[in-house]
Amino acid sequence: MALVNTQVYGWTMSKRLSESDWIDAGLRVLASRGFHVLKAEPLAKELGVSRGSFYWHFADVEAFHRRVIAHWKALATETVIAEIEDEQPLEMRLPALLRRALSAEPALEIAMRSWAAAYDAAAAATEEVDRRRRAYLTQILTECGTGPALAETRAAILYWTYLGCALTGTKPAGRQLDIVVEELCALGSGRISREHTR
Amino acid sequence: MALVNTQVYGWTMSKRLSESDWIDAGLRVLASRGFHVLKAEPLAKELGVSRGSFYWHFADVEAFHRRVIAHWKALATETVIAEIEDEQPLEMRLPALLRRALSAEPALEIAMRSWAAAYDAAAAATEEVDRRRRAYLTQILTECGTGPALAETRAAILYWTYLGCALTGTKPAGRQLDIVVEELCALGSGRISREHTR
DNA sequence: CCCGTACCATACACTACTGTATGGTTATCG
DNA sequence: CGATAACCATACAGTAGTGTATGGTACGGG
Repeated sequence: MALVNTQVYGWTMSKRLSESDWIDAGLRVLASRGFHVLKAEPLAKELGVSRGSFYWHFADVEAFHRRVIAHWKALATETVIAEIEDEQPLEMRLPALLRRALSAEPALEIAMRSWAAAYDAAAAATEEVDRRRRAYLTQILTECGTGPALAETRAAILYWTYLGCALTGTKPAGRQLDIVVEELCALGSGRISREHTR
Repeated sequence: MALVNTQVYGWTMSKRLSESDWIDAGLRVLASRGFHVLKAEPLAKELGVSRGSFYWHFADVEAFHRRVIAHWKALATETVIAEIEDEQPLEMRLPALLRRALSAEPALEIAMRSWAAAYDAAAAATEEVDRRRRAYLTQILTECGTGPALAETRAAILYWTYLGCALTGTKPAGRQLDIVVEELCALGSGRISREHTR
């Protein structure tokens, strides 16, 4: 029985699937329906093939999971960082990064954290991603002249703010986004007048 | 066959279980092992009884889930808010709340968000809790003299920061906690010198 | 053109749950 | 003390997934 032009997600998917087709589908489904769908049977149904294909490409679901996680780790850090580094002068990097992060689609981030609470390998990945992102934020702040210890604390605060925003499913836009970015840049660059503390 | 002194979690659990025993156990297990354990069979094993007890107290797992979620909603907001309102004078409420929230055990919060990504009823609960907490933060800020629109945005930022911190499993302490609270209070009370913006 | 490799379907035995039915045990109160 | 309500165990049939085995189909290179 030939597999011809199965309708998936509204676009036309033709023929046979490669390993990376499965992994890409894994990330899509992870973002849209959660990690409980990341199994051979429901994924195969989603893709309009049988589990035979799945088990040809992957030894078991665990192996598939590892591949999906590895792919996410790359997406979640280096691509964004490289983009900012290439396109932005030093003093614009913090606002540019915040703006980009805060207005990004949070679905994958949410799904990944959700998975991390239930699956050690995912937890390890998110921890690594957290470290990498915080390190980059710290780097920006120190390059802008903040002392290393304070830079690290402020980077943590900025990163937590991004994460909390993303994980509540919020995507600030327009004026709201402007204000948030401005307040966070003020905090990040230490434009806080400590003398006014009562 | 009598059920005598089954060892659970290291303490001695005796005899028969009430509905709230199951719900409490649900929250404990949710925090320690994740929502995938919130089912009749594994929970019964955890508690050292059979599913007979579970299905005596609850119509099905869905009903049990609803009870657990409702119980969490109360825990996650009103108890903390009431405590702060009772014990703290106006100008100490923001630092007291931040300090308490940031140094609280984040396991339940993490588990609940993880669940929310997979289960609509849990998502509705976290959204409601988010709203309630943000409203309280907004109230504190306005009571301290911030204009309503800005107060709402800053409350959002502060809340996101707390959430991000909790959901990375971080529990700042000591000097680190002091600095974070100080920086966030500065942001919250607007001790930010906007004029220095380049 | 046809053959081997790459890919897919199907059937099978297995596991971990679900919810229901039925009957057994324990606690309590009149 | 005895009856009733509250609680628990067990057995059953059902569902949704796992991984494996085995055979079938599609396609690019010699």
